Amino acid sequence: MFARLPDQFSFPEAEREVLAFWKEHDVFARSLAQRKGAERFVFYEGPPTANGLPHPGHCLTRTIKDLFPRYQTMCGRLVERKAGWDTHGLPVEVEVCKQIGIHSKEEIEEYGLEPFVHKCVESVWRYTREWEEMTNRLGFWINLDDAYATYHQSYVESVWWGLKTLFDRGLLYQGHKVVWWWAQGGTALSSGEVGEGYRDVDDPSVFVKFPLIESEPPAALRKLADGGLVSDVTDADSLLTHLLGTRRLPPSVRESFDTPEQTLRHIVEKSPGFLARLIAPTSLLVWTTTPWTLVSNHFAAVHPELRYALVHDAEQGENLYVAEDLVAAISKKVKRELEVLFVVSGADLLNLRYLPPYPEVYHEDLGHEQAELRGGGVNAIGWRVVAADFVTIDSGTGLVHEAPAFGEVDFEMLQQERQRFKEDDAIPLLCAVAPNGTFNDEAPEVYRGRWIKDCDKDINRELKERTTPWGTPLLYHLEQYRHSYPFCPRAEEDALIQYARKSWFVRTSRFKQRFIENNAAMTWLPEHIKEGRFGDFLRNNVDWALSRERYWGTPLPIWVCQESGQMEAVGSFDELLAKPGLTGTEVWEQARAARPDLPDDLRVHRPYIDALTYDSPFADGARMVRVREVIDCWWDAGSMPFAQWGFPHAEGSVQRFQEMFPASFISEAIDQTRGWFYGLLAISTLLFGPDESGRLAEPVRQALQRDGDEALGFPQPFEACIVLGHLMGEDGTKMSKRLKNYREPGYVFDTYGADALRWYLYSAQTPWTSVRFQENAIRDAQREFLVRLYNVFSFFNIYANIDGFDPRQKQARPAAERSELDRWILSDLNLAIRDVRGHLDRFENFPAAQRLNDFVDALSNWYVRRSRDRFWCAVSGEAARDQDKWDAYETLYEVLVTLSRAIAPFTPFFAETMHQNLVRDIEEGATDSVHLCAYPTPDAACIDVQLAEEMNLVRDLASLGRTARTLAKIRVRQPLERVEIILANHQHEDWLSGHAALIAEELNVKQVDFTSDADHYVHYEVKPNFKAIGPVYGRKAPQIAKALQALDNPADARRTLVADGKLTIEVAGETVALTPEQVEIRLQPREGWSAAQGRSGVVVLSTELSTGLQEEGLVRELIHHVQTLRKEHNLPYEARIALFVETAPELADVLGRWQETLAAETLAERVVFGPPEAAEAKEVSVEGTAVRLALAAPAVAG
RNA sequence: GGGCGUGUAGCUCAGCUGGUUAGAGCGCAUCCCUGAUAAGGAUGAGGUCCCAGGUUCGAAUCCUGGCACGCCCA
Repeated sequence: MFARLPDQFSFPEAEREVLAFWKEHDVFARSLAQRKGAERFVFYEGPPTANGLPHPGHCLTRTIKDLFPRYQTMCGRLVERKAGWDTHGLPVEVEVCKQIGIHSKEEIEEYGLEPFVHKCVESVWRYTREWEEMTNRLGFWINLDDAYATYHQSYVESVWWGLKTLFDRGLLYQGHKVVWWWAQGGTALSSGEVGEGYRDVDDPSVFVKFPLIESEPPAALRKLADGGLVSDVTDADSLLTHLLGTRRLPPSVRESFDTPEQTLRHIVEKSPGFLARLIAPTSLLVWTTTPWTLVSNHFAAVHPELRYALVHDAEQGENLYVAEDLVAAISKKVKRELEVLFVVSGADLLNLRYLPPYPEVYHEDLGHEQAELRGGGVNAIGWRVVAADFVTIDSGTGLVHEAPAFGEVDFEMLQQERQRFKEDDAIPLLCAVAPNGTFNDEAPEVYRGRWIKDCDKDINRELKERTTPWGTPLLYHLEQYRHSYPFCPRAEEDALIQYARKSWFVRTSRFKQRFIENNAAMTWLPEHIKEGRFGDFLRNNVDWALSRERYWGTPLPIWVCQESGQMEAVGSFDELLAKPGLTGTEVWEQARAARPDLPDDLRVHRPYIDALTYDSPFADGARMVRVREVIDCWWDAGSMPFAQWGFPHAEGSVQRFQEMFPASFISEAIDQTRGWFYGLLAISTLLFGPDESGRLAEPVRQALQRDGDEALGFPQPFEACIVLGHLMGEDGTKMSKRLKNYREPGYVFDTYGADALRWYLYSAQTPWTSVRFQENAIRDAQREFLVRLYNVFSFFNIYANIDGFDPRQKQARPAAERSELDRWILSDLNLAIRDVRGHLDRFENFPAAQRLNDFVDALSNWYVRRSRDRFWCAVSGEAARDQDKWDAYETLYEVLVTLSRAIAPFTPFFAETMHQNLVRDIEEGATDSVHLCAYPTPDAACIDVQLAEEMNLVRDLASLGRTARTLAKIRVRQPLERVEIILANHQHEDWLSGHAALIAEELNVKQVDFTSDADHYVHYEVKPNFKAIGPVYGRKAPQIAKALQALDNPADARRTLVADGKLTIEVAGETVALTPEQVEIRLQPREGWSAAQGRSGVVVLSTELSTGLQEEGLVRELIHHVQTLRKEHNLPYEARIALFVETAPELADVLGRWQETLAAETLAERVVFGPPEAAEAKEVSVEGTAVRLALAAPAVAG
C-alpha cells in the first residue's frame, strides 16, 4: 500500500516535513560523502552581505545557484558548496553610522575609530539568522557551518599574501584617482552624497586661444601671399609640404591635382588674399568653465571623428581652429564674420603643439620634453592635441582644455595617454592646487594660498592681458554659463571640485590582453555579456583603484619607512610579528583585556594593526609605519578562490585551493559584472597567471611547489557564468521596502512553498530577464506544473491502492510489449530526459523546465486521460484485460519515479515527497532520499521518434475534430456517425488507420474514415516552402509563389506531385521542377461541411443525426443533468439512487427505451417516470423539452 | 553624459543562426467533464512584433537613426 495522500495537500506543510527529513538523515552531507573521490564540479559562492535583510532577488540568485550543483551531484560529480559572507566596506560603515546617528568621516573620527570598528564587526552578522533561515527554507544546499567571512584573520592574511605578491611583482603602485572632493572638509564624497548636492549656478564660460607652435612660413610662400606669381616658384612641393605640415591644408589636397604647381595655383587663385589669410598665425580655440584649472593645463583634446574648421578672424588678423558645427555659434558670440578656410577631421589635428596660457609654470618639465613610446618613436609629454571621444559639440568650441587632475574623464584620458609610453611615469600629473582647495606653490605667486574659485575673475583678467606671440589677447570671449554643479550637502556654500587624490592602484591594465584571452574561453549566459558589457569593460581596462581612505576593511599591508619613504608589503600576521623591533602589540592586548568578547580577527584590523611599527630595513634608526588605507571590498570578494581556504598559510589550504580551482560554474546578478565577475578574473589572472615575460610569480611557485610556468587551470577563474536579471516589484519599478511593492520571501514560502517559488524562477522566463516579481505569476507556475503533477501523483495513489498495485510484484510485461500508449509515454519520458540533460549540461534552466512542463502536460492530459478506463475497470480475471491494467500501473509508476528524480534539482521538496511515497515507503533498502539517487539517463531502447510523431498527429486530429464540433455547435456529448480525415501528408496514414478507435472515442463518433481523394470536401492550395526554395531560386522565389497560386487545378497538381514525386511549372519562360519538399500542400474545407483545418489536414464531421444518434444524445444530456444533481446533493460517487423523471410523453418514451444505460450511468436502482414521490424536484431542459428531475435514496423510494 | 540591455496578445514572458498561419501561461468568452472533484479539460476571440529608414526574392529576427524603460559607470 502507498501511504494515502492527505485530502488537503499543502505544499508548504509537506516541505517542512521534507526539511525535517533532510536534517534528520543528514542528506546534504551524505550526497557529498557518496561522491567522495569522484570528478569535481566546482561551485563558487559569491559572498552576499548579511547586514541587510534578504529579499526576493537573493532568492533568485540562490535558486539558480542551487539547481546546477544538485543536478551535477546526481550526475555523479562531487560538488562541494562552501558558503561565504562579504563583511567589509562602506555598506557596513554606512549602516553603523545610521545606527549611531552620525554621517561624516570627521564624525566617525570624533566618535573614535576603535568603538566604531567594534560596531562594524557586530553589524556584519546582524541579519545572519534571517539569511540562514531563507537559505534553508528555499532548499539551497550550501555549507553554512563552514562559511568563509572576508574579515576573518585567515581570509585577511590570504588577501595580504596576494597583495604582497603583486607588490613584489611591481604591480601595486601609488598613483592618483580623481574624486569629488570637499576641499574645506578634506574628504572625498560618495556618488550618492554628490548626487544630493547639485544646484544650478552661473560659472564663467571662457573661450581662450592656445597659440600653435609652428615653423615660420618659407620666404617664398610669403612672397606668393604678397602677390608673387606661382610661375616664379621654384619648389612648389616644399611649399605644399610646409602648408600640410602646419595643417593649413587638408591631407587629401595633393591628390586633387596632378602637380604641386597646379595645387598651389588653385590655392592662390581661390580668392583674393586667400593665401595670406591661410598663413596667418593660428591658435586652437579652447573652451572651459573652470578658468582656475587653466594654470594646470596639460593637453587640448579633440574628438578624432569630428570635423574642425580653420577660420580666419579678419579683425584680429589670425586663424582659429574650432569645430565646424560651432563656427556659426561662435561667430554670433563675437559678433563678427569668421571665414572658413578649410575643414579637416579631428584626427588630422592630433599632436599639434601649442603654448598654454601659463607656460612659465611647468616650462622646465613640459616645454620641449619628449619620451619614448612603447611602439617605438617619441612624443611630447604635454601641451599638444590629443584625442578624446568625450568631446562634444553641444557647447563650447569642440576643443577641450585638459587638466587631468580635476576631471574624472580627463584623468582617464591621461591614463590612456600614459599607456602609450614605455615608462609608466613618463607623463607627470600637473596639479597646482593643494588638498585644501587653494593654489599651491606650483601656481603663479599671486594666486598661491587663495581659494581657487575666488581666482577665476583675476585669471580671466590676466587672460585678457596675456597675449599670443603675435600680440593678440589670449582671451577670445567670456560669458556666464548656467549649469548644474554639485555642492557639499553638509556645507552648502562649499562647491565641490573634482580632484586627484593619491591612491593605491593595481596595474591591471598590463594584463588586459590576458583578461581578454581568459574571457574568450568562458561561457556566458546570456551570450552578449561576453563581448558586450563584460568584454567592453575589459577592453577599456584601467588600473584598479584599490585603496579607500576608510576604516572597516582589509588593511592595505604596506609599511613605509618614515625616513626614506621606502616601502614593503607584509604577507601574513606572523611575518609582521617577526619583524625586528616590533612594537604596538599591547594596544590590541589592552583592548582585548577590557572586552574579552572581541573576536581575535580584529587584531588584523584598524586601529590595532596601525599601532604595529618596526625597525626600518632601509634607514638606520627609522621606523616602519603602516599606510592608513584599507582596500576596496571588491578585492576581498574577488580573492575568494584562494582566500576562502586561507591559502597559502592555513594547513591543507594549498591542496584545497588546487582541488577547487577554477570554478565550473558561478552565477550572480548583472550588477556584479564590474564587481565580483571582474574581481575574480582580474585577481586570479594577475596572481596565478604568467607575467609579461611568461613567468609565474615566485610565491605562487613556492606555494604550489611548481617548477614550470604554465598558468594554473585555464580558463581562469570560472568556466561558465549565468548573469541574472533583476527582479522588479509588482508594479514594474524597483523593489522598495518603503513602497511594499513586492511579497516577502517568507510570505511566499508560507503561502505557496519554496518549490513554487523555485519553479516560477526556473520556468517562467530566462534568468537574465528583468522580470516583475508577481504573486499571481508564482501561483500560476505552481498550478501549471506542481499541482498538475500532484494530481497525477494523487490519481495514481488512489487507484493503485484500490487495485492493490504493488511494484515489487512485477506484474507488468516488459516495456516493449506493452500497449502503444504505454510505449508512447515512456518514449516521451526518455526524450524529455535526454532534452533536459542536454539543457542542464549547458546551464539552460529555462528550456529544461519548459520541457518538463510539456512532459507533465502530456502525461496528465493525454496519457492519464486516455488510460482512465484501464485504471477504473475492476480486476476481472480476464487475462488480457488485467495484464493491460498492470501494464498501465507499472508504466505510470515508472514514469512518476523517474520524474521525481528528473525534477529533483528543480523542485527538491516535492520530488522528495514523491520519492518517499513511491519508493522509500515501499521497497526495503531503497535509497533514503531522491537526492541520493542518480539523475535518470535516457534509455535509447524506449525512444520511438516515429510513435511520438504519430501520437502528436492523433492529438492534433482530435483537436481539429473538437474545433469542428465547436464550429458546428454540436457538443461532444452528442454522438455522431462518423468523421472523415483528409491528411495533408499521407506518411502516417497506415498507422493512423489502426488507431481510428482512439480518435473515435476522443471525438465521440462511431466511425473514422481516412479519405485520400476528397476533392468534394476540400480544395487544395499549393504553397512554396520558402526555406527550401529561397536558397535555390533566390529572387525567383516570389515568381514561383505566384505561379503556384495561379495553378488552374491545385488538386491535379497535388496528385501529380504525389504520383511523380515532382511538379513542373513555368516561371518566367523557364521550366522549374519542384520536389515535394519544396512545396507545402494546404487544405481548406469547402463551404457546407462542418470541418476544421490545420497543418496536418482536415477533419470533416458528418452532422446528420439518425434517430438512434439523436436519442442517444438526449439520453447523454439527461445523464449530464442527473450527474450534476448528484453532485448538488453531495452524494458519494458510489451512492445508489432512485431517479424520478417527469416529462413530455415523447421524451419519456425515448428515455424508457434507454433506461438501462440511464440507470447504469447514474447508479440508479430504479427509474420512475412520473412525479417525484418525496424529494424536491429540479427543473431542467433537455433539447428544449422541460424535465422535472428528482433523486431519492433507493430505500426511501422502495 | 557614456556603455550595455530591453521594447512581441489585456497581463507576464518565449521565439529572433532571416523563410510567408508569430507562440505559451494567466485573464476573458463559450463549452465539456463530474469515478484526479473546493480539481480537471476543450475551443475561441485577442497582435501596426515601439517608431522611421535601409539591406534582402523575403525582416519580429540583420543594419542605421529615433523614442521609452532598465542596469552599470559617470
